[in-house]
Amino acid sequence: MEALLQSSRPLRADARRNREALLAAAREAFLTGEADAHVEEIARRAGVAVGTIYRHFETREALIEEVYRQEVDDLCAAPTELLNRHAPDEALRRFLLLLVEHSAVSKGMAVALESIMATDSPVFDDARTQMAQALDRLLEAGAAAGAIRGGVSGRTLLRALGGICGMRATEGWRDEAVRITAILFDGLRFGAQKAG
Amino acid sequence: MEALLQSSRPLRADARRNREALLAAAREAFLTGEADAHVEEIARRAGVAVGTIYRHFETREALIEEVYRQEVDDLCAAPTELLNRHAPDEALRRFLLLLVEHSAVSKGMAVALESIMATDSPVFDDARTQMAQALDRLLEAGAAAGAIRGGVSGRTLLRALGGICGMRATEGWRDEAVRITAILFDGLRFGAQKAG
Amino acid sequence: MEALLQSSRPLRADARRNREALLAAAREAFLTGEADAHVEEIARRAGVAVGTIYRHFETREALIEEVYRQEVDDLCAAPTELLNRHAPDEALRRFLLLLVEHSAVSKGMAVALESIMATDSPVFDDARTQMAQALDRLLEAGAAAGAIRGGVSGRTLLRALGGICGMRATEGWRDEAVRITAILFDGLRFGAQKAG
Amino acid sequence: MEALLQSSRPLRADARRNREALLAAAREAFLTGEADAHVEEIARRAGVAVGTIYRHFETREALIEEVYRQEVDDLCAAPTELLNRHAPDEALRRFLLLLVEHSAVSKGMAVALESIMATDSPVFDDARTQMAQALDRLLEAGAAAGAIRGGVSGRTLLRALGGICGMRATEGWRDEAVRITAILFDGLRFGAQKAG
DNA sequence: CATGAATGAGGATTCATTCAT
DNA sequence: GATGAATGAATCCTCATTCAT
Repeated sequence: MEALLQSSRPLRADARRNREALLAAAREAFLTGEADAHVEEIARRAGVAVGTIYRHFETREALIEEVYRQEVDDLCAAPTELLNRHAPDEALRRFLLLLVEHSAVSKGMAVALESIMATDSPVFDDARTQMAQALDRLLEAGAAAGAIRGGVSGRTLLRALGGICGMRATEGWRDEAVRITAILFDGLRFGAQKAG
Repeated sequence: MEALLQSSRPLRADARRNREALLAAAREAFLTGEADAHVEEIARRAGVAVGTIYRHFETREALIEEVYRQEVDDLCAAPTELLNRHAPDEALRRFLLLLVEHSAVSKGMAVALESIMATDSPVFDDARTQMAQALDRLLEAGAAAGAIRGGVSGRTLLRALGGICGMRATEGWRDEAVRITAILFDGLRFGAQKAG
Repeated sequence: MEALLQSSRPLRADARRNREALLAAAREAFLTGEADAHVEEIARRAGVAVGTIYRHFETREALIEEVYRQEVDDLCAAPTELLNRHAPDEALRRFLLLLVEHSAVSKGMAVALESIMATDSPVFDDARTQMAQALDRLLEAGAAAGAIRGGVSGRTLLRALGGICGMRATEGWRDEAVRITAILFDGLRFGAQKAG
Repeated sequence: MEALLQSSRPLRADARRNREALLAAAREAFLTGEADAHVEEIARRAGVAVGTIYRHFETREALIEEVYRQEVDDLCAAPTELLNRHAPDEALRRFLLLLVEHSAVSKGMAVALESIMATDSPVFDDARTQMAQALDRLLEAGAAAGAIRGGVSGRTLLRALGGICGMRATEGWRDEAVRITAILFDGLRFGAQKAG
């Protein structure tokens, strides 16, 4: 009934191992394309039984959510870094490409981005908010510097990116994704130029 | 096994009424957010029994497909019209806005666009192809006129639009959708200016 | 609710035609191997609608029963004829072979014989009784003439024949069926010789 | 999807109990005459939920097949034994009677034999092949010893036996079945005498 | 009389979740 | 803590039969 309280006390070594194995297996399962992988399948891949999933995660959805949250955590470290090293518009450009490249490398990431960005599922609320805030930071910095058109929210941009990053199935995907991302970026600069 | 031969002879009045009611109910069901509405539920909404669904549509998926096909048919009449009345780039701009406005008015259309554009589900293959071709026509005309950047396929643009049009849940959606669509359009023109 | 009272008054010409067409279609459907052909399918083959089936036959089973009864009627004319022309044992031998040959020629007949003989389904009660009586007549005549072992009922022999005649699917069926029928017949004579 | 790996490790005690209960319930269900007993019904009889059937058996048909396979396994141990103790023709005679007696004792066995022998259903392919081979062994041994007429396949004989063993519904079944089995056997010997 | 659209009670199967071992 | 067997609601689809047109 009550799933493991992660904060209360540190997990025993084997329990932690199981938790990690489950997350890895779930990531793997989604990466293989089965965003609707069954719990039995995920448990099997992790080398545990289904019961163990329910010891670590409230429900199947909670497991999925955690997988996606971790992916997003990794990505959302980037903007701060990029803003330290580059001009705001360049930082934005690089972040957009980063998302595309990650999607190109990892189908799991692509599915994650699509799910997070292009849906309203409450399962991904946290991840979505985090991503939107990361983009907001970049957009606002760019707008403040007069390099990027203002008036576009991270959430909105996210939508478009979700559509783009979800494309991975089609032939020649990567190039097209890079191209349309560049178009979006040009559009964002174009507006600023007009305004300025 | 083989459902209703639509071509053989016109449906009886009551049969047509039921068919329309089913399509309306299905549209309604998807509109209410249940893209995975159950056949029983759709039948109930249409005021018929499940068997009637299967008299009119091969499978549940065939019904869904038909709903989406109708929405798309309506939209895809537009490009030809627009190209007759406007310069290619203006026709493209108007078509992009048309998609957004339709999504603003009809949640069903928004869901349809998202499903058609942002997935690879074979269920929507026909609808997707039709939409991609509509955009291709506009993009090619624009590129031929030197007003639009070349090298972007309708399919790719569709992806981004799918993400955008699916946004309807959030507050202030319409304005943001119009804005980012404008950004995309600007990006497409921007490239052409560069090239030219 | 009440199906056509066949005796009350003669059918209109077109009604009779429909009834015949339905029986022919049903025979054809079973002959094609689908002993479980659906009513829609049978109606389609007969060039009528399902409603017409229910005007002529109480239920689907009643239609099947009638088909089988007709097949059996044809066969059961034979014993009388054979007993007029041949010695009782020869008449029996010929009748057994007649069943096999009919099954070889008509898959419908084979299915009919199997259904009638090798099951206890009340649907075929009448047909079964008729066949059993036909065999009884031959067996009794043979036993009375001292040429055939007594103590075997037509119903029992029918069972074995049903199994044999149902074999038509396998390769080289006809020869094996003829052979084992001959064995059965030899067994019936063999017993008589022993007894005599 | 893949049911229970029987080989991997022995079932837990309760699981084995359920598996046995399911097989017993299925046997019972068929015995009651419902060869088409529903999964819900079988589950109910076994005191489990439907899901448990699908944990143990791939499909409904797989369960049926297993029931029949077990019956056949029991029977097919006999021929080897009989050939060790008796002359080939006597072994054959006893095996034929064994089938009849088993059918007399167990309606389940009778139905099993009828299903296996008198149909071509792929569900019973394995069982049928096994039975046919058992008979082939006896027939060939008998033919080699000059005691039994050659040229009859086990498969063919099986058909006739299926018809006979399926008869259990009628009054005085057992005696008639024994008698006609004897006739078949006499026929098989009769041929050999002729040939020799 | 004929049509064929509609009915709706099944029936097989799936899978997230629970809980006895 | 872990196991994995059991649960059972949910879901799609079939098809004999009825009845409005």
